[in-house]
Amino acid sequence: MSKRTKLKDIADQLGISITTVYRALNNKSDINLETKREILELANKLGYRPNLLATSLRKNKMIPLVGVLLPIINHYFFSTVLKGIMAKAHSQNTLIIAGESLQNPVKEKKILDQFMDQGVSGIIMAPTRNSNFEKSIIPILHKRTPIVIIDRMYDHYRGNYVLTDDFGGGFKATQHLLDNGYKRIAHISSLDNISIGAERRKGYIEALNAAGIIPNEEYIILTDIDNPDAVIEKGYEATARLFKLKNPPDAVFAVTDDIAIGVIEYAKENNISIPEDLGIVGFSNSKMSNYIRPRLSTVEQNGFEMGQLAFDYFTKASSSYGEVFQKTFDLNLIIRESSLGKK
Amino acid sequence: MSKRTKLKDIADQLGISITTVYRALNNKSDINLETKREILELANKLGYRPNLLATSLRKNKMIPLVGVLLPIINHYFFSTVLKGIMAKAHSQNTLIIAGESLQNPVKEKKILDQFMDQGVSGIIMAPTRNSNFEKSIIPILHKRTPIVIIDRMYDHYRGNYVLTDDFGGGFKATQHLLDNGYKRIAHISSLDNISIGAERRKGYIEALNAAGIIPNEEYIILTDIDNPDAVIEKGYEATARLFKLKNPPDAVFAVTDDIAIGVIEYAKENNISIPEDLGIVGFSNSKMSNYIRPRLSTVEQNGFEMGQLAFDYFTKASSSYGEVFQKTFDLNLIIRESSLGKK
DNA sequence: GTAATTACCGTAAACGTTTACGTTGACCAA
DNA sequence: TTGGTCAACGTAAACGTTTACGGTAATTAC
Repeated sequence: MSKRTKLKDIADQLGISITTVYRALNNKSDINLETKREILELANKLGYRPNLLATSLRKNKMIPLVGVLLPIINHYFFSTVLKGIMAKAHSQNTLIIAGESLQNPVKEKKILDQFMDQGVSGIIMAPTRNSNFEKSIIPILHKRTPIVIIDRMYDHYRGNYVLTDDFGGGFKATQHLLDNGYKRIAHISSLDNISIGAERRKGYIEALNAAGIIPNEEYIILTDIDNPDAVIEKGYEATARLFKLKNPPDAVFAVTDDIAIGVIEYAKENNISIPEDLGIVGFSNSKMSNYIRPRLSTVEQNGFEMGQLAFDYFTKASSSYGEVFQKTFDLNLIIRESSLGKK
Repeated sequence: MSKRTKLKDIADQLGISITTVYRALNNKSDINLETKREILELANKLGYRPNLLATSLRKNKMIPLVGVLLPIINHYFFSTVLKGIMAKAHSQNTLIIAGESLQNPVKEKKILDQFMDQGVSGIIMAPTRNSNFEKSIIPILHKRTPIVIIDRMYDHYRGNYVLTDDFGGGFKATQHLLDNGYKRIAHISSLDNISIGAERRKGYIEALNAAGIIPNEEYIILTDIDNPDAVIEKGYEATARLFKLKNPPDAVFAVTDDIAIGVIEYAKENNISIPEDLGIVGFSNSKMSNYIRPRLSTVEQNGFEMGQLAFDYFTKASSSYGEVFQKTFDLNLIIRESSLGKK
C-alpha cells in the first residue's frame, strides 16, 4: 500500500515548487498553461486528493459535526428522533454522524470513542444501559465535549437532557384503564437495565396504589426488548403467560406499542375481544398503532420534537460555559379503540 | 465573540511553553504537579478545547467516513438500509455521516457538497430525482470519490449500484392478482420523477399485456408520495377516486405498503371486503404489512441486505481502479391474506 | 569531590495546505 | 541605458497540535 500522494510528491517529481503545484490544482493565476497541464496529468496519474485536515486547518474552517448514537436505527421512534435532529442540523450546516449501539454497552463505548476521534463537536445519545455511565460519559465530559442525553437517563447524570415523563405516561395509561372499568390490569415491561421501562413501571404501580389496588406480582412480566425484530413476538409470549394464570387480567398496559401489538395478535388468535374482554394501552404512538385494529390507545411521544430540542440544546451548550439545559416532556394519552371499556 | 483559546494562549498567560501546557492537559509525565494544577485551572476557565483538525493532522490518523444520503430517514425500508450499512461500517471501524434529502434536489445537492467538504471517502445514496444526475453526481465522480447508488437509479448512470428488480416485482405482483381471478386491476403509482415508481408501473403494464389485457388509463393513478407522513392518506384518496369510477377495480397493486394500507383503510370504511371484493398487493414488506388485517400481500425487499452489500461495494470500489460493481436483487412475492382471491 | 540520576521544562521540527510577498527574466518604452 | 511592466515561479511563514531531543538545576551515589 503506497502512501497517499501530496503536493510535495508532485512537486518533487516535476522539479518545481509546492506552490506551483497548488496553483495548478486550484485554478489560480500566475501559472504557465503547459506547466499546469503537466501537473494535472501527474496529479491524475498519482490519484492526488487534497488532505482536508490540512486544508481545513489552514483555512480555519471546519464543518461542525455532531455524533448521534441511538440504540436502534430502524425503529419508528428513534428514526423520527434522528429526523428531528437532522432537520435542525441541516438548517445550520451541521453534519450528523450516526451510530447504532444495538443495546450493547461495549459497542456503545466503541462508537463514542470513534466519535471523539473523529472530532465531533458534540454528542446526542440515548444510552443503552444504566450501567455504562462512567465508561461512556465521563471520558467525554472530561474532554469538555457537550453531551445531550435523549429519551433515556443515567441515575447520576446531571448534564443536558431531553426526556419524556415516562413515569407520568405509565401513570396516565394505567389510570385510564382503571377509569374505563378494568380491574385486573397487567403490565408487560422491559428488563431492568433500561431506564424508560423502570419509570413506566413505577407509574403503573403508583396508579394502582393511588386507586387502592395492591399490585399483583403475577401481573407484571419483564421481557427482553433488545431485539427490535422480536419484540412483537415477545409481547405475544408474555400475553400467553398472562392468560395461563388462574385469574387472567382484563387489561394490559404494554411498555411499547410493539409489545401491545403482540398482545393484540394473541387476543385475535384466541378470540379474546378487545376492548370488551381485554383493554390495551401501548406506548409511543408508533405509526402502526393507528392502523392496526382495533386502533391502539397509546401514550404519545413526539420524537421529532425531542430530536429538534436536543439539537438546540447542543447548540446552546456549545456556546455557553457550564450552563445546563434540561427538559422533560409531558406525555399525552391518545385514546383510541383498544381501551374503550368493558362491555 | 472571542477567539477560541489554544495552547499558546494558555502558555503565554502563564509565561511557560506550549509543550508544558500540552503535557498538563494530556496527562503526560515530566511535569510539576503545581504547574499542572495552574494550567488545568486556566484551561478550564478559558474553556480550552483541542483543535482536532490539528491533532488529527499531526497524528496522521483519520477515521474513514462514508456519507449516506437517503430520501427519508424515519421510514422502515430506508432506516433498515441504513442499519445494514452501519452493521458493515461499524465492523470495519468506519463512521457514517447520514443525511436526509426529503426528496428535495436542492437539499440533496447541498448535503452532498457538505459530505465532500467534510472529506468523506465514499458516498452511498438513494437519489431523489432522476433529474439531478449531472448536478449531484458528476462533480463527485470528478473528484474520484467512490459512489454506490442504492434502491433508485439514474438513466445515464454507469457506476456502482445495488438495486432491486422493481420491474419484476411489479410484474409478479400483478400476475399474482391475475392468477387469483382478479380482472380489473388498478395501480396506484408514484409521480414520474422517482425511478422505482416508473419501473414498478412498467412491470404492472407488462403483466397485463402478457395476459392479453389492455391497460386502462383510468385504473392508473399517479400520486405524490414525497411526504412520508401523508402517504397512507394519499392511498386512501386514490382509492376513493378509483371507486368513483363507473366500473371500479376489483384489485389494486400499490406502489408502496403505505399506499396499500390507505387502500385497506378505505375498504374498511366503505364495507368493501378484502380479499373477496378487492384484492390488494403492496410493496416492500414493511413491518406493518404483516400485522394489519387482512395481512397484506407484498413484494419483499431486504433493505438490510441491500445496505450491507452497498457498503461492501464501496469498500471494493475504494481499493480498485475503475472496476464497477452492480447488483440487482430479484424480488419475491409474499402472499398473505389480502390477495387470496375472489369469493 | 565528581559523576550519575532525576524532575522539570523548552526548542524546534514535523503534519499538508494555503498565501503574502519576493524574485527572476523577458519585453517594451523612453 | 534606465525604468517599468508583466508572466511565471519560489520562499517562507502561517494554521494548532504533537514529539523527539536537549538542557538546566537539583538531588543522589560513590
